[in-house]
Amino acid sequence: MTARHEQIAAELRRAIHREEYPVGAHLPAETELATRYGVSRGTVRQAVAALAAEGLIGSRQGARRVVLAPRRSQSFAELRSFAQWAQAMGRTATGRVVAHEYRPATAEDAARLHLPQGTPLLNVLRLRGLDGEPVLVERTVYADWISPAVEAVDPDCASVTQRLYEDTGLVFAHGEHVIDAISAGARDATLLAVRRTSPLLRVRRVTTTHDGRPVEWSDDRYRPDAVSFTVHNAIGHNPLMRTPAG
Amino acid sequence: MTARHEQIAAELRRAIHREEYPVGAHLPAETELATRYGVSRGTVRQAVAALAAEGLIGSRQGARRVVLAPRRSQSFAELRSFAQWAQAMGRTATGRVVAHEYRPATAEDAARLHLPQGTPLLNVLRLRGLDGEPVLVERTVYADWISPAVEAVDPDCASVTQRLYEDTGLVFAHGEHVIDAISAGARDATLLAVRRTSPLLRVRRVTTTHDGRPVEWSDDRYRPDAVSFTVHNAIGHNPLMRTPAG
DNA sequence: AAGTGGTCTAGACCACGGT
DNA sequence: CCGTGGTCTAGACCACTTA
Repeated sequence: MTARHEQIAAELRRAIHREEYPVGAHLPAETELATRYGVSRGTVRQAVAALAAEGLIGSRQGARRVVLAPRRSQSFAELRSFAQWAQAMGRTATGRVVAHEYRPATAEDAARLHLPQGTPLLNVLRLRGLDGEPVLVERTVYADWISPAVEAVDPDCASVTQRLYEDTGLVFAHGEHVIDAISAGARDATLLAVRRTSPLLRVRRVTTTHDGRPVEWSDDRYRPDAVSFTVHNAIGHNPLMRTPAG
Repeated sequence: MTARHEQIAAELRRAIHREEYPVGAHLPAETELATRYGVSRGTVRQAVAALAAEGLIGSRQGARRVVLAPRRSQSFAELRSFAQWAQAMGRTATGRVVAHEYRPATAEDAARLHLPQGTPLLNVLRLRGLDGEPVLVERTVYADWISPAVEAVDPDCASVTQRLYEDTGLVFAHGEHVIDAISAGARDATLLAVRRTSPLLRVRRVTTTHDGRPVEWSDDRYRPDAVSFTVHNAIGHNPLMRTPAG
């Protein structure tokens, strides 16, 4: 059962990608779309709001909506696991556990996972790749209440997120990401097959359940020649924030 | 004249920051908020949708909305206006033009600005800082139709965006950003006072008007110890990508 | 079973943009 | 001026969560 406004959004998206509405062209008026699809104006507005949030179209009061880009790129609009993202890009995600061990929670672990300092926590170092080529080193710390389920996952499993969902029903609902850059350390360099001190794109993230309970936090380091992030923003609608360090 | 749904969003935002609704707590039901503010349910939904987009609250069908974070998100912070962002964070933005010259449009310039290759374009190299400390090297190429106005701007002007708006009425309405990491070159290193080859956070962006016409594009390199980016995202209840293939 | 959010309708008025 | 998108209302039904 798909909502009507989603069907309409999908149809408009396809039409834009098909260049039926080329870049710079106007979309039909809301009332026009409403009669065309046999729905009320409110439903049409739900649909076009989704496209606007994706940066596909722009709008101003009084003027027709304008097609901005026929993009297919993966943005941060939706939270997705590495495996899901790779699949959406038509690539194959791989992954293997390089090391895993229990360590007492550091002050940082405790703060990010809302757990008492010193709690034994599962630390996992994973190397992940696209079509066999290594692109990402992932250092993840799991909350104590989920680590048994994580340990039960095959070390070569391509999508831990999906595995955990199937096994335990756990949903990764929210993600908070901090993006910066860092020099490759010795281990990063070896695993990613780059020179030491070469620049890596780092994402430190905390993932939580629907009710905001932290599940894991991770330090992810990407080869910047293999992966980048794209964000679209508009006046009054800005999903990305720049934050000063310290 | 502020829309009622924005007033309500602002009130709820303040209440969350005041920890009237602490992290993990439930927000009142939509109908409850509707009667409290004397508006219809639709208006309440517009308000809470804004908070959800900011990552302040989460929601699922059937369950009350949950407070996720008391973050003080400067949601009006403009990614493309360094000066406005700095001001919102309570910092002082500085900027000076290091070099500027006209160069024929490269293939990349032509593609990004939708202009013919070879067109003489204004290239500007700016060094920008926070509270006097250099944090960002900006290499901007302007579309030919705006460069006269850019040349008229004071080289030490802190906010070019605002200046251009005042002078010409030009609105930077949309931005498309690609984020990765890169080694500091000799010039970057000198200007930012870091070692050569040290990692920098790079943002390549294209800024457009309301109707999608490109105004400028820029290669911005940040000191990662001074500036990072944060993104909050959620698993959308709009299964846009969840539509079955075919 | 009751409560809640998600979806949808069929109206209405206003502010703004373009002609 | 007319057409457009932005805002708002007062209903309705359904899917889901929770107790």
